[in-house]
Amino acid sequence: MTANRIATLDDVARAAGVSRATASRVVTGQGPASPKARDRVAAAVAELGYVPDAAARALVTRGGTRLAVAVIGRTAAVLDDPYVGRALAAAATTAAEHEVGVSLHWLPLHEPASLARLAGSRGLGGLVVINPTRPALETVPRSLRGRVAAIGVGSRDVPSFDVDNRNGTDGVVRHLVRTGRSRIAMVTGPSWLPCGDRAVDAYRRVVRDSGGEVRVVPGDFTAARGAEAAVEIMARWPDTDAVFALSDLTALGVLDGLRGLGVDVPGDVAVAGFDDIPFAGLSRPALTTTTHPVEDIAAGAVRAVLGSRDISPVTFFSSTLVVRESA
Amino acid sequence: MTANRIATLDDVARAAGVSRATASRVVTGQGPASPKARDRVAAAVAELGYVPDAAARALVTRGGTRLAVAVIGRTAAVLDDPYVGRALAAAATTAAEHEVGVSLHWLPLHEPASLARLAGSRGLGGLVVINPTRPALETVPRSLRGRVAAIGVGSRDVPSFDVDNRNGTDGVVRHLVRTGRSRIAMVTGPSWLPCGDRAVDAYRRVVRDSGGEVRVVPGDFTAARGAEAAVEIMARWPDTDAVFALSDLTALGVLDGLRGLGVDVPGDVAVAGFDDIPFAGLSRPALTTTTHPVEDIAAGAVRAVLGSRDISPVTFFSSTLVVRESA
DNA sequence: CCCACCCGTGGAAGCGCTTCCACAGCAATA
DNA sequence: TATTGCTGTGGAAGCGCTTCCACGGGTGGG
Repeated sequence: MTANRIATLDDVARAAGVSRATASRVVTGQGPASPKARDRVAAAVAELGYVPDAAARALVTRGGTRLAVAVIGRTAAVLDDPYVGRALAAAATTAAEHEVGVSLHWLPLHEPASLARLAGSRGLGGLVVINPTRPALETVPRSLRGRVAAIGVGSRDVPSFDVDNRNGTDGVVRHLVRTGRSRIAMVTGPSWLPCGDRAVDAYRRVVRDSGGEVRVVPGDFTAARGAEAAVEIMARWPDTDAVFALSDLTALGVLDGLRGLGVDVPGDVAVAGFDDIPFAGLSRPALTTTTHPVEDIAAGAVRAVLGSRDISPVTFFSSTLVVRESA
Repeated sequence: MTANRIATLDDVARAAGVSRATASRVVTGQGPASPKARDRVAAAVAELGYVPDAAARALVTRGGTRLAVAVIGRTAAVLDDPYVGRALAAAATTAAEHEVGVSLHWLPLHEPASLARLAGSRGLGGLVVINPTRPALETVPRSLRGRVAAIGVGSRDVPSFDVDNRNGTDGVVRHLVRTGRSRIAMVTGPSWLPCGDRAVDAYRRVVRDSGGEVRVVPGDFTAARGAEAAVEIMARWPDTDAVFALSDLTALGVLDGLRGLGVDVPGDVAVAGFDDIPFAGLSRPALTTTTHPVEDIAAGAVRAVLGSRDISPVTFFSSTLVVRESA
């Protein structure tokens, strides 16, 4: 009981009357130890309230005990979306189940080399990037290759875990067609997020197959942009009878913009979103959308990074259509 | 270039032709170093892509290099609210500005001692608890006292950083009174979150002062509960002409419940929320609410924990009324 | 021209831990 | 009883880093 110092393994060993080596074996559960030694060390640990120092342990075991999670972007588009919070919760929880710590890094959108610094400590068992942009992904240091995964589709080099945009979009647009819409517009995601390309492809295909015209306007996943986009769309193609937005937030904005225009939803124009955020069911009309299994995606990414097997380039999670009032 | 090994300070020193001590001084910026040595070390660092090992550094500097952020609760009430995400973003960003790493811990609501384990590594510079419950806060180990802060009002023992619920509520309820409402009901937060008490107090005071009747029903910060609460309120006090919910999500639910009852908002009943979440402006009618400077709060908490001065028991951040359509 | 002084430097210790290795016991076999 | 084999143990090295301390070589003043 030397002062109020935090107990070290040496203290434990001394209190238990064994060597530090033995104490270490008991504490880690690795290596042989007699029942007697085991008991005495356990007692000493309990009495002293000993907790192993993670830094010291990491130093010698050379890591694997920590997982970095990086979120790219501090803009409203990222912050306003419940998506990131849910992903973080799932990632943290999954990592904890594997007894791995999580370090959080919230990086500005445009700052090359910001991910590079994460490789800093050798204690890093892996890296999971949420909202990955291609430039950001390119700064991931080579030393981490094989231990990196992206939540959302990123670059070719980094394995991605994402909702299947193509199938999801396909489902939504087909639903629109099926319910009699034939002049369907789409609001995409921001151009710096590569994840939208497949969605646009799917939209294009379905629209063309049904003999419709492709009407695409760029979005940025914000509600504000959705409202603008609605006005743009109706000005450019006044006969539009459905709008599909690749984000619920944007779809909600579209709803708002359409309302401002005096357009009836779903009477005149149907609106569909993507993600099924908690508010989707709360808007009037309630938003028709597609689920986004973020928790599963995040958990999958974490498990993949932590696992020992090679990670496949892309893992898609399927989403299901949620039909409410707006379409 | 010995194999693909990660460069250590020794490598840098050797490459720069100086001792490890000198290299360390240059890298950390502490202690004297000649311009020449500085240049050569910097060059070596750049060439080798050297990044200091956090574990090794923490081991010898005895911590302060890492901040733990813990979120309590994995329920929808926590996950659905953009609040937590914003707080995390701000906390991570602020910590990064101080060159401090952040470890994220997302703990189940009821698991005593879960916070205790965080004290594990001595490298811990502090702890910030988001969504603090009293029981959780009680498990914070003594070794961390003085380096802990709660985002949201928690226990008496842990300094709190929160929005000023009292003033905020006061402002909202006064607004309701001012606009002619006299039978005002309130939906509170969950009982396990102590932060709501001051709000209820404020509500009580204003209502009593204006000669009204206190009508309080319990909430849990979810939208679903808001819808239920609306029905409850209208059944119990049919002449209610305003409902104030301590959470926007709940207020949105109230809006929904009222709509189901055929009650006109704001014609028959005014509805006001709390927090000004992104979606608040998107509902119909748009929600009247009060801002919640989460970013400032989180940044304040992080700075306080990281700072050297004593933290005052409670720091309140003021919120401002946002009048939209619903009240 | 010599001494005191100071700046910059390298040697070495040590942070708390794991793990290799050698070795001491003891039981089982010859 | 002498040998083999095993299990459990302690000594010691070393992970990558910071920092104390002693020391060398420049500068300035006497």
